[in-house]
Amino acid sequence: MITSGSMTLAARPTEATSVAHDRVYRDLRSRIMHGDLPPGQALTLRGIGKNYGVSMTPARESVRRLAAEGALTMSTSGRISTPELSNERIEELAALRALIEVELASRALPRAHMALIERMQTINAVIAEAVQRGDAVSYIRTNLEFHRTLYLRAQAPAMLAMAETVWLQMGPTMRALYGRLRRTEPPQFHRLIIAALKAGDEPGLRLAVRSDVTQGLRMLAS
Amino acid sequence: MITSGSMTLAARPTEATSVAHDRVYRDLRSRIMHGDLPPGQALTLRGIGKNYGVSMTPARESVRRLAAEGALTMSTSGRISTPELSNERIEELAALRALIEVELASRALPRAHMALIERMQTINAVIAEAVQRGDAVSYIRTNLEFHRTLYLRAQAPAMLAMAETVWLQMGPTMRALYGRLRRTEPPQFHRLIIAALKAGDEPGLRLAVRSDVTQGLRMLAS
DNA sequence: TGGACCCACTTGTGATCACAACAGCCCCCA
DNA sequence: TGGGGGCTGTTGTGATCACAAGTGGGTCCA
Repeated sequence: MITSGSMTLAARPTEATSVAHDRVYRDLRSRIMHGDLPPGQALTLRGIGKNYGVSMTPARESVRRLAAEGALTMSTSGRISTPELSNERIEELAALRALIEVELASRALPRAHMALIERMQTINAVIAEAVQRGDAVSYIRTNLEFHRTLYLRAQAPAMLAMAETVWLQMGPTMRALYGRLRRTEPPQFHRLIIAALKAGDEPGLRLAVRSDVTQGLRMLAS
Repeated sequence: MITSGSMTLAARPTEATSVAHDRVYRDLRSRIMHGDLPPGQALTLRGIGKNYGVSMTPARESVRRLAAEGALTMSTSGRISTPELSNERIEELAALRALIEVELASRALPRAHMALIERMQTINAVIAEAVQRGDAVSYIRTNLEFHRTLYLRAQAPAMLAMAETVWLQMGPTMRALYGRLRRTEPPQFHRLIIAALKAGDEPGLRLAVRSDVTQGLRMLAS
């Protein structure tokens, strides 16, 4: 059983849906995306229901929805668990991140004003703190917030949704990767992204984003 | 009730799941992707259940899963319908198709042997027949089969799944578009795709695929 | 001591029911 | 004749139950 913690995900104004299955879905999704759960973690409908104080029905709908997004896998007998990704799958998802996020960054560039860049610098400082604390969950969450802050400016909701789906699938594995490679410094390419944004340098931005989303992969391969 | 047709989707050995919600899901998904349902078509859980001879529970799970993939939308009060896409959304989805499918085609190119190209030519002939009959559903289905046949060679299941998710979201709208623009000849860019495959011309292939997936859009804009 | 079998329990699936909310429709009155 | 209010039927939500299938462990025999 995982402690729900103070999830304070930035800027989600419309929160109170009050619909049970949606509340369960959102919380589980956030936990999975941010690496709260390790790869291969088993879950049960009755367990989820008891955790959220609901019956099996909303738990089942949440799980079904998350499974459709690739955030959970279901064995042939229906057992639920977080995915354990093969190396090929990880590489493919990283390639997808590169494809989609480079495009999102490129579309966001003309709209990236100074206030946005400053916000990204602030987030980057929070990432540095998380790295120093060795806090994997906080690092992953803040890192994704850095990217999402930029991509929201692209005004491309379908593309952003695709990118988030990839993040969701990689969540548990990202946590495991983080624990393995033991970062000691904040991501270097974030500086390049910010510099390219300030300079209005589109090719440089594309390269920086591509490098950033595939950097962890190179460390894994070694 | 729509005839399942001879989908002969290459290599789907494990078909009979016999699980009710999965059977409903697959049939609904196929119908939506291939344009059997117009945009804005309303659906009800009890109606779906009656159609497939099941209770509301499997119907609800199928709908929830399809909604998660963007194949269905749910109003704030929970009403279910196929999506009605804005022009901006259509353009965005076409851009996503271009991004992902160009990459898939590029990855498939080194593995595209003559047998595959011949199969694609056969499919292309079927497309021509569907166009002459003015059969929108058959045209959409065969056209997607043409693309999927190529992309399966890319050995990139996550990317292919993303591409299919986009197809799914565009399904109902594709049907409406087809009815509006009244094709009289088979897609010209399919020839270019096949020619580029034969020549091993990677830049040419990328351009042909990009042109093919965005051609309908240009007609819409006029 | 090692392995195979068996049983009990856990777990997902599907059906059914009660309920609240919304939609559409009709009627009535100005 | 037009618009507002109320009502009925429809629809999604969540809980509960019966059931089948698979898992895991414990026991018994060789």
